[in-house]
Amino acid sequence: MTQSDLRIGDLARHTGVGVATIRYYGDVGLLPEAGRSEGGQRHYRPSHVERLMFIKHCRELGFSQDNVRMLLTQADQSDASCEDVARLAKEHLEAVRKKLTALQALEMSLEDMIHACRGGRIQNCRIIEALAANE
Amino acid sequence: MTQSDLRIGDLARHTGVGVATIRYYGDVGLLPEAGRSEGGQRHYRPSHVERLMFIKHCRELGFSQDNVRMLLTQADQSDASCEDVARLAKEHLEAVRKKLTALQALEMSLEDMIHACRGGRIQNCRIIEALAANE
DNA sequence: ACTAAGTCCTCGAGCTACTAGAGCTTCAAG
DNA sequence: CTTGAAGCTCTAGTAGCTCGAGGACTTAGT
Repeated sequence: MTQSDLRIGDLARHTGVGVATIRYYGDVGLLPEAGRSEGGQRHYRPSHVERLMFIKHCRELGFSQDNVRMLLTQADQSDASCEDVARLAKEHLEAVRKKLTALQALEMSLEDMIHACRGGRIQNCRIIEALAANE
Repeated sequence: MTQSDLRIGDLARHTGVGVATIRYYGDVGLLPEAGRSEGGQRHYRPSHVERLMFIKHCRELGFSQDNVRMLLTQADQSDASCEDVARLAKEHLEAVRKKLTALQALEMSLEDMIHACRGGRIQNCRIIEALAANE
């Protein structure tokens, strides 16, 4: 309970991560458990801020919770090789690229469908036709 | 129970939609409930095949269940205007494009990170640094 | 010391769209 | 009549939070 300790709301404001989410990260073990006041309220140390920011960045980049867990473990082993980290990042990039490709195909299909529609009644609607098509 | 009726496994094979998923679509009201044999097994009419294919196409295009529901309702009103359908499709396309943009940004960030990494130890790893950065 | 506002606590449920499994019944072929 | 495939229901699990109920704590002001 030093002066620099933060209550959960303060931590939320400092990091931009929601209060409920912070508690959730504690529950699932991403963020180390905070100390507690006599009344049971959490108080966080500056190290928690760092760690939470790290987690936030990872999530913003789309890493799964499991991957974040691994990245955190790695980050703590300062003289381990960064091989694993690089591999994880590359695998994730690959996954992102796959999603991109899929989404682009999807975009085109939608464009085609919408383009074909000239308005009018459902019975002549090209969009509905396209969706109903047997192939 | 006409001859053309299908059991759930047949329907699954015909449409490429899993058995469990078909039952699920029945439960949530996307697919009308099937008739039952005396023993309680579902038997589907040809109209179910059509409907299920429609649903499948919608899902492949990324429409949410709620949107599929609306599209199905619309598809049944053959002389309604297809305005709503077109609007739904356009909104969905917009959403897809937003996701694409976000994913592309993400792809670039990951590329940058990975590119910056020259191997070595965690304490010098650019990837970890990037993830830990306070901004 | 008392009060009121604001913040925090736990626990449980809900979201999307399925998917998997246990334990049991029905169906169709031989 | 037996056997094996396929069907049935019901429950729970997935990812990653998010929300709400009902209550406890903290702190500033009086």
